[in-house]
This record gives sequence, structure tokens and C-alpha cells, in this order.
Amino acid sequence: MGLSERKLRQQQELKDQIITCSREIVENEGWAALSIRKIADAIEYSVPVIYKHFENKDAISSYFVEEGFDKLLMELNQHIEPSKEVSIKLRQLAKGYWLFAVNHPKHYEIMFGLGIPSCDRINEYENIKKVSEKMLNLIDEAILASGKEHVDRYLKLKTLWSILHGIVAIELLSLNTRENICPSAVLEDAIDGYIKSILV
Amino acid sequence: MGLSERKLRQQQELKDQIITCSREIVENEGWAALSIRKIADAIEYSVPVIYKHFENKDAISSYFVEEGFDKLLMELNQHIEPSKEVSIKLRQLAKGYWLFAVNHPKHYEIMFGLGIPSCDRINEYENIKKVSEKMLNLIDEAILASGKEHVDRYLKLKTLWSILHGIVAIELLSLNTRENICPSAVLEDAIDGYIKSILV
DNA sequence: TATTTTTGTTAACAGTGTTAGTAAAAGTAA
DNA sequence: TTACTTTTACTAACACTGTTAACAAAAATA
Repeated sequence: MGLSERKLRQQQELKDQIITCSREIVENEGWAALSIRKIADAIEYSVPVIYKHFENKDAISSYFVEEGFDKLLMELNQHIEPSKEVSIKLRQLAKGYWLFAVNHPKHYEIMFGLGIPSCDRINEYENIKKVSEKMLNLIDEAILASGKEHVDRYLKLKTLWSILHGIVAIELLSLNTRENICPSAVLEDAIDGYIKSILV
Repeated sequence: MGLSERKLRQQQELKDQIITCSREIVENEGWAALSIRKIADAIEYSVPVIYKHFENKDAISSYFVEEGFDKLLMELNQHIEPSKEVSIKLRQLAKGYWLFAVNHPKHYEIMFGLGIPSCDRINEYENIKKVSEKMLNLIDEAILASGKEHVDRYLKLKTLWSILHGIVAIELLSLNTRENICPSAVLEDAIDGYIKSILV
């Protein structure tokens, strides 16, 4: 009755091809250049085949949003050394966040870009909560270390995320304000202020 | 020879109509819904007429980017009281920036949104420099007041703009991190840290 | 072998930005 | 007023876009 193993495998291979080709198009020509017909051309199948694997074009973007949050989470975990003290870990988190963004700008664009449909659905992704929790863990640790238990952890989360996103977005916009400031210098500067606002 | 005064006036009226209708469409249905044909329908003219007044669709977006920076500059000037001390003025600037963004979200979107064509050309706008200079003025004043002449004013500009943009973007994305933190609380929190990083 | 199911195709619909070619209207000169 | 020129606005097309209904071919099942 059900599909044979070979068929399932072939289907998965086709889906992988769609993803691979989409990735290539986006990487080389940007999100605006990604079209169903271009993907169909690349995988050497007709257009409707793509709709067998993805409900619509949005679902393809969503795939990369999901993948993006996975990669972001990994990058954060990779950079944060649990044994270190909290101020260092916050700096490591910031660096991880920034490295993810500059190494995967297309992912970051579709994850957080304004004016694109996906932003309405940003709260629907599971891994975004895991990223939040990662940040909250460090914030709680910092609050505990500072002895200022009255500090609102959610306020601090939103502030932290805002600072990180702002730096990344301005960097990706390449809003070159006169001189060419090294981005990590801005990162250091902003995060320094942030850490002091909790710990000092 | 040249066009009569009446004709010039009529032309300007038509251009104004294009702008007005575009504004309405964007305000009600978002940037994605703005199309040349929809504008043509609204002004009750055929499509090519629009190309008499705007080189292409991008030029229409650009018009609103320009208008946006005008409004932003006005909002900043309106909120900053020259006689006040610099830490207050920095707070006023932040509030002005934030008020502009929440009161003109569509403008902000097209001015700073990632993934839309306009971001390649963000450095081409004149008024963005005026906004930069406005910020730099206050930063210089703060550096002078702090006595820390070694501080890089452009680094501080980029940090400030990053923080402001981050807060606004996260707010417009409505990336509701658990509770509903009042945005101005985040603003206060982040700007506090920023001001201390210069003054203290 | 005959029948059913799956798979992939063509072709269309309703949109999009943009422009070449043309008809009508308005302005100018005789 | 008539003849000519310029301006103005239109229709229709081109080359795209996402999406889907209808159909043919291939594969699996009875």
C-alpha cells in the first residue's frame, strides 16, 4: 500500500534538491531572485512538482527560517563556555550572535527582515524560544551575581536582543557612518554598557 | 514654448495624487500590496501616466524614504531642547527616534527594512547625514562633558544608532518575548547604559 | 493482462513591472 | 478657420511572478 522505501528516498532526494537549489539562488542572487520557476528549471522538473514538497513559496522561506534558528542556537552553544563567569559568557553570547549573522546574512535577513511576510509568523517557530531561554539563563545568572533581584529579566532580555539585533542590522545595511568602524568594536561598546547596567 | 502655468500645476496635482494614493495603499495594505496598476486605478489614469512622474516603482518608494528622513529629522528637532543638559538631550533624541518609528511604521520599514531593494541605496539620501550630524552633535557634547576626549565619536554614533534601531525593529517585529514590556522601558534601559558608557 | 494509483506534464489564470506604438487632444502658426 | 506640431494618454504587448486544474504517461497492484 504505502510508498516503497526507494520511493520515499527518491522523494526526499528531490526535496533536498529543491532546498539545495534554492539555497544557491538566494546565496548568489538574493531572496528577491528566488522564484518557483527558477527552482523548477534548476531541478529539471516542471513547476507543480515543487508544490508536492512545499505548500507554497512561503513554506520554502520558512524552511530557511527554521534552519537559521537551528544554526543560531548551535553558534551560541558553541561560543558560550559554561564554566566561565557570567560577564564573559554574555560577551561570548554576543559574539556568537554576531558571527551567525555575518556568516549567514541571507538567513538572518529572512529571519528578522522587516517588510517580508515571514515576520508575521516569527512567533510560530519553536527554536526562537530556545534562543530566548539561552539568553534568559545568562541574564538570571547575572541578576543573581549582582544581587539586584528586583531587575526585570524580560526587560533585560528585550534590551539585550534589541542591542544585538540593532548592531547586526546596521552592519548588514552597511549604513557606513563616515568611518569604517569594526563591527565587533560596536559590539564590545554596546555590550559593555549592557553588562554594566546589570552587574554594576 | 514651455508648459503653461496651468499645465505645470495640473502635472503637480497628478503627482500629488499618485503620492496620496500610494500612501493610502501602503498604510492600509502594506508595501507588498503597492502596485503600479493599483495606483493607476486609484488615480483613474492608465498605467504609463505614472511613468511620466516617476522613473519606476522604486522611485516611488524612494520618495517615501526621503519623506521619512525629513519627518525623522523634524521629530528629533522637536524633542531636543537645546538648553537642557546633554544626558537629557540624548534621552530626548531617543524618544524622538522611537516616536517617529511607532507613528510612521511604514516609513520606517521602507527606510531601514532588510531584504528590500532600497537598502542598497540608503547612503544616497541627503537627510540621513543630517540625522547623523544631529546625533554626533550630542555625542561630542557628551564626550566634552565627560572629559574623555579619547572616545571615538563615530564608534559612539554607530553604537547609538544600533541601539535605537534594534529597539525599534524588535518592537515593529512584535517579537513579543513572553511578557509585554513597554517599549519605552526598553528604551530607557538601553539608553541609560549607553549614556553611562560615555558620561560615567 | 487489466485496472488503479502515482507522478509529472502542459496550459491556463490572475497578478506583477515596464515599454513600444498609436490615437486623440491641445497648442501654435499661417 | 485651417494646417501643422506638440503634448498627452491610451491600448496592447513582453517578460516575468505564484498557483492550480486538467490530462497524459508511467508504475504498482489485482
